[in-house]
Amino acid sequence: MPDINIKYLAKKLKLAPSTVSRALNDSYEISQATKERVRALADSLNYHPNPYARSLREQKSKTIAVIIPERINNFFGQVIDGIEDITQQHGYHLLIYNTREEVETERRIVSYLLNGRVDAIVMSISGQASDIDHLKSIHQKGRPLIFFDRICPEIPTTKYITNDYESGYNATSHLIAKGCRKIFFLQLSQELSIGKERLRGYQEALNANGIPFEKDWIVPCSHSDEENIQLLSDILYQLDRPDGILAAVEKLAIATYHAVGKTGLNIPHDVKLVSFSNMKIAELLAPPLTTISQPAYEIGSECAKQLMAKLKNQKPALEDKVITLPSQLTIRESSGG
Amino acid sequence: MPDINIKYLAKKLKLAPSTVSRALNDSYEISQATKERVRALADSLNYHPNPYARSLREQKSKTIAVIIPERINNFFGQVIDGIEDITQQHGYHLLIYNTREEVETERRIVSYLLNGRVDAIVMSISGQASDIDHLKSIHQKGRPLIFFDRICPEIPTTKYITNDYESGYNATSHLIAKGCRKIFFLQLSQELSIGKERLRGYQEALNANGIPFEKDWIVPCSHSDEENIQLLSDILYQLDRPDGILAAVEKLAIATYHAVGKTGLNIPHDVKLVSFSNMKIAELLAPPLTTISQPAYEIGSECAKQLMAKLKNQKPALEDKVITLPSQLTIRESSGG
DNA sequence: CTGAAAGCGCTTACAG
DNA sequence: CTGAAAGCGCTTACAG
Repeated sequence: MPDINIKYLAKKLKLAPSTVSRALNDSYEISQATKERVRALADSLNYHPNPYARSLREQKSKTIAVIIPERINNFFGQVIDGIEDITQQHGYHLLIYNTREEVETERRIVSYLLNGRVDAIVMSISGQASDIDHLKSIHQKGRPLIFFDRICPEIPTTKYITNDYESGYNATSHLIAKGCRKIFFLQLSQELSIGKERLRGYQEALNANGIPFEKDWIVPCSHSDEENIQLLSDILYQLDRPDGILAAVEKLAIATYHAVGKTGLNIPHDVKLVSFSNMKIAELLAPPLTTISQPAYEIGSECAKQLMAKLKNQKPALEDKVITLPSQLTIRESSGG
Repeated sequence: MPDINIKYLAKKLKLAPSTVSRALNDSYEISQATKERVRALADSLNYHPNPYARSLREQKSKTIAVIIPERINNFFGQVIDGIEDITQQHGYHLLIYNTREEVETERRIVSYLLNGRVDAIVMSISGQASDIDHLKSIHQKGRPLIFFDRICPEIPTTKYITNDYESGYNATSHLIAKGCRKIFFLQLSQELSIGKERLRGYQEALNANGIPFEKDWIVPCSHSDEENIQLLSDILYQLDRPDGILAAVEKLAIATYHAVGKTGLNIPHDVKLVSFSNMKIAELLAPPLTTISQPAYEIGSECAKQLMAKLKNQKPALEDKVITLPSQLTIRESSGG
């Protein structure tokens, strides 16, 4: 069986390729009768147009890149589900990349995308991303770029975030209300803007409650679970160990459970724990985890809606604005119920 | 700034486009001096070749589709990480699709991929997939197709699975050894071949232990967590409730925890639980969950290695063979420790 | 070692 | 309503 293309269909139908193309695209210029003949043959031969020929010709690919720093993570999975639900309705495809929190990987991925491979990029930056020239270059090339959650404030485009300052503040206030006085803030090392807002909320809450903040209450963790568990159990073995922990990232809460287990301490009796987390099974943990969960699916679908609307324009331009969606604090036993 | 392409570079350098192309592709035909001139200009202008022009011309896209039935699922996330780690080394891109267990969605996605959009497809079929014509058409078109975990036995191609029969057998034997006599098997409704092997192992183990199998011990669940929790709590409220549960899918174990919680029963005292699951935090649940975990990352990376090797050939053909990797039973408290 | 030409499979102004 | 032609940005046989 020869490969089927428009030329082949045209020959079979004794029509010009241009007519076939227009018929398939339901052009108003083509008679109903011709359209039907063309479609009938195309269907019977199971013809599908070559997407790359079309992309090349139309200078758009109907493809969007999604770049995330971690794949095994409920938050990012839910965001992508939200994106996909919208984009698939518009016939868009999703190229998904995991940077594994490595800025070098992020840079490499971005370099693949500067050349028209995708019509837009939706991303959450890696925890290492201090040098952002590669991100600027996307924007300079005029390629639509939306950030979510871990945003790059320096680049003037649309960003979707959650109310991190407020969430950090409320979570910390909650721990204080439960009697904590020595509250450790766990974050990924070198985390960027988003981590900073959570941290700022935390510090403000300490301040508002008259608790003097100490520098080493901020614990920069690594991307290795083993290292984090070791680090945290070392901290918990200390005499002046924390009585409360706020984890800025889900994986650090999990490391805390493991570390607490190792040291023989008890959550919430010895140390109370709150974490930013989109785990669905937070309530099944021993003990159930108090979480700040982000509206991940909505973030994804809102991003995608915005993008779909913009991409209809000839020259899609994303406004420089920040859209904030609210997270939710769900109090469970890990913080004293 | 004009769009930069080979023609533009050629004009600037007073060379032919063909020479520029060859220089950029490091062709042996081009002098070192010319290569350096070309690369210098390309780099300085931040030139990246148009992937769609290249795809069209070379009739290959350096893109692979991965189709999964569920995104918020540790197993599939780990498989994709495994695939990505290999494919990115070879410069391949990943188009990822979630069928949400819907065969209609699966069919639609497959129809997008029949036209050269991807060089190969790696997939785990949806739980509803009884009609497989759309899958056959991929294979008939000669497009390389690899199945993993949830395979389609009727299609002669390479498949990666785990030792599901054995795992089902061992898990059931373990429950029996722990004193269970009325063991329910939870599966997604209409689940295909893979579920069948797990089921077969389960039934064989009952048989080998002289436990008469009853038909309604097989519980077909839905894709709705709420419905499943309701169904399971109804079952657990019965007088002749099960004393052991084997969940073929992670989400059904989670539904079981919720249902047990609702009914006021206790795991493992009243009912013992084992589940196929790749949750990293199985040991942090209350109580810790006995799991059969699959080597997900390896499945992904092995699939991808196979594919990368095959795609180097002009006419890549995947042998009809099944590769079985071993799962691991990890006994924890939920099954009596 | 370099260049001119053809062609991958589409779409769309232009012509009739 | 239909067709001939050009062109999207590449690569590669063919020529020299």
